[in-house]
Amino acid sequence: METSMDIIKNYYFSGKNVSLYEHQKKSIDEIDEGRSVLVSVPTASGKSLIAYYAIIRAAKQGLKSMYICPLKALAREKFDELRAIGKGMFTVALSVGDLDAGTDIINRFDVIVCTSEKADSLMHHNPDYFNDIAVLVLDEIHNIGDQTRGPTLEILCTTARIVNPDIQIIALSATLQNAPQIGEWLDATVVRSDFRPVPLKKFVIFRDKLMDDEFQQIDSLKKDIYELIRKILYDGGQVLLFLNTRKRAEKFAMDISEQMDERMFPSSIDIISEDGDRNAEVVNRIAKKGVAFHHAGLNTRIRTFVEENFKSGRIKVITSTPTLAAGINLPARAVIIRDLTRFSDGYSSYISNMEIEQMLGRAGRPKYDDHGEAYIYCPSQGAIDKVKDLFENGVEPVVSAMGKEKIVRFNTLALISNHFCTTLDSLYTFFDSTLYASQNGKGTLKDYVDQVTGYLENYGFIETKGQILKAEKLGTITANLYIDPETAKIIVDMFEENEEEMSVARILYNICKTPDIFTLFVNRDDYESLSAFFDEISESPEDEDDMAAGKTAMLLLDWINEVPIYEIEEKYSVGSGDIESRKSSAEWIVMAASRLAAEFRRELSYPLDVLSLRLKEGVRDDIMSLISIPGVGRVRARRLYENGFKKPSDIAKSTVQNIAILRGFSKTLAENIIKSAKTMGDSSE
DNA sequence: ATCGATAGTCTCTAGACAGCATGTC
DNA sequence: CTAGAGACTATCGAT
Repeated sequence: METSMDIIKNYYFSGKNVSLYEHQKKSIDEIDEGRSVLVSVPTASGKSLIAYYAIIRAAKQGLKSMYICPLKALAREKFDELRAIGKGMFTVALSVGDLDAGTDIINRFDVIVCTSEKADSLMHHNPDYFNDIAVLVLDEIHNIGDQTRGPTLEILCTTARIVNPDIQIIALSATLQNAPQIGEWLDATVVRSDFRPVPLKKFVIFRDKLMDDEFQQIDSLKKDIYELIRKILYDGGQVLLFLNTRKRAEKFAMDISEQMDERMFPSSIDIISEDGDRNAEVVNRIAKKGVAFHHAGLNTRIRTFVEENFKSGRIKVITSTPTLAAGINLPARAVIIRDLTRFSDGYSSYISNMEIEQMLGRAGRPKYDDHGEAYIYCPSQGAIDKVKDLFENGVEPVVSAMGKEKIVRFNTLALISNHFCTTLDSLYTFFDSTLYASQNGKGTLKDYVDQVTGYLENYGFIETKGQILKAEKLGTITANLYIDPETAKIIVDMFEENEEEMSVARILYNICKTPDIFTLFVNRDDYESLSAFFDEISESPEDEDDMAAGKTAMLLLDWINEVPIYEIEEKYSVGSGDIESRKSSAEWIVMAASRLAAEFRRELSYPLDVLSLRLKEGVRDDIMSLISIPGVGRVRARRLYENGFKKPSDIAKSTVQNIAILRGFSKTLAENIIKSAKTMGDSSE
């Protein structure tokens, strides 16, 4: 019979009897003993293999696994790999927010790959699902210390182990300073190693000097890092250059592309369609010279384009904001860290050693490079001190970020709503099992629990009957929608307003004031149009947050009024990626508002549904029925409408010729559209 | 009066997770 | 708190 190990070897090594690394062997031994493991090793040293082994082992016994990733893109990557490995042996499902997976997914598949929020959301409905899961993989578990999203992972681990004490946890991490502490909390055997399959050489650049990792000068760099980049490229390597702002990423990419010798690179790179997208235009231009930039202002399509062409070697240099540091696996021969500081919350500070390590971990392509090179640029003595600290002390300990009222509030409501905790005491006990309590002592979250239960009761999320805490309707809906209680409160407060006061603009403004919407940065140039907007909705902004919410609402309003993307980009100085992310979160919150309205202000539920759909598609409501035809987006729908095709039935009755003469419609497209239109009614959904 | 060099001052700043589906015209 | 680049403006002197 084929063993789990055979399967792994077949997949990774084409069946060859290659020996595993020590940390892999040790982890697999522990897994075979049924133990949980915490694997703390550098990037790209074969962590996934360990998790896959545990999953295959479980599958062979007919047991289910869940694989949790911090990012959707990573989940997709793991999903593809697991599906390939599991072919004919076990079924794999991908479950992330924008995919319609259904809550019974755990019953239907052997392996679920998901994000931590998705797993958490499932838990908001029913935490008992962990009883059906034998192996729980927590990828990149060092993220448990992340200020905003770490606690999700922490709650997940805590709940999973209470529900199912036998669950086997496979926690994979970058190098952890306090691995024993985290391991003890997880009751997992710690496997540590500093081994890197591709060795890493570290360098420091300071005042035209290139120094080794002991700060001894080994060369000089008269032309700054351009000279360095050229050298690496002529040597056949690729470069990832990390910067701290988008503007700088773009500027460096352009400057580098101007210095590139076109003869060095084949011009075989495919072009992406531009559609007036400013970023796409620039990327097309410089990608021909083997250079590109990467940041969250790029939409998914352009980002993928850059990533894929870098992987295939057609793009030689990417200048990037932190998007690529923790994202998909995209190694390069050389990594250059140009900026060690980052601005946030009103001041600038050095980024953590952990984050620097993440970027350094991108250096060296397994199987292609015999070593990786990392260059850290220091503009000041302060930066040198920072690097010295990194080299001497390594990464900071991972510390729980649970100790914040907002986070305890969100999770407390979920715990009450899903009946996991029904009394104050059970809440105390639950929070005493968190990493936070294991690091700060039992009872340290008690005050927060008292505060937030008070809040939740005050605003009608929960009720207390004697000792028993029970979620009210508002609380259950809020927890199931996975929105912040504060968000629900803002929405429900909005329901108090009169109908005539409630314009779409006002609704969007309120939505953008919720903590679940990530607002835009307000510039000086925005003041004028912002004050006009606030006049229009008869509001006066009280602080910068209000201004930011106003600006974001304005963008969304333009989006649903069919303002072309390039105009929105220009007007708000954003990229199409920013529009993409804002509209999808607004769509989600407005949908949530509709669900709340169904309970608390029924007549608003339908208009909010419509608004949510408009946000999804970026259209006015007169073409909503056209938009549901495959191949018809906001632009084509408007053109059809202007030419007299106001409903799908108008199209169904028409001929290919009549539609194909419109701009943007080929003959094939017209045929398909007519075919689809015939199968659908005229309802807007 | 106009231009321009220079120094001083102001402005700006990364990322990315989640859900629902009766409902009106 | 642990920033630094680039745009903008004031100032003053040369022509």
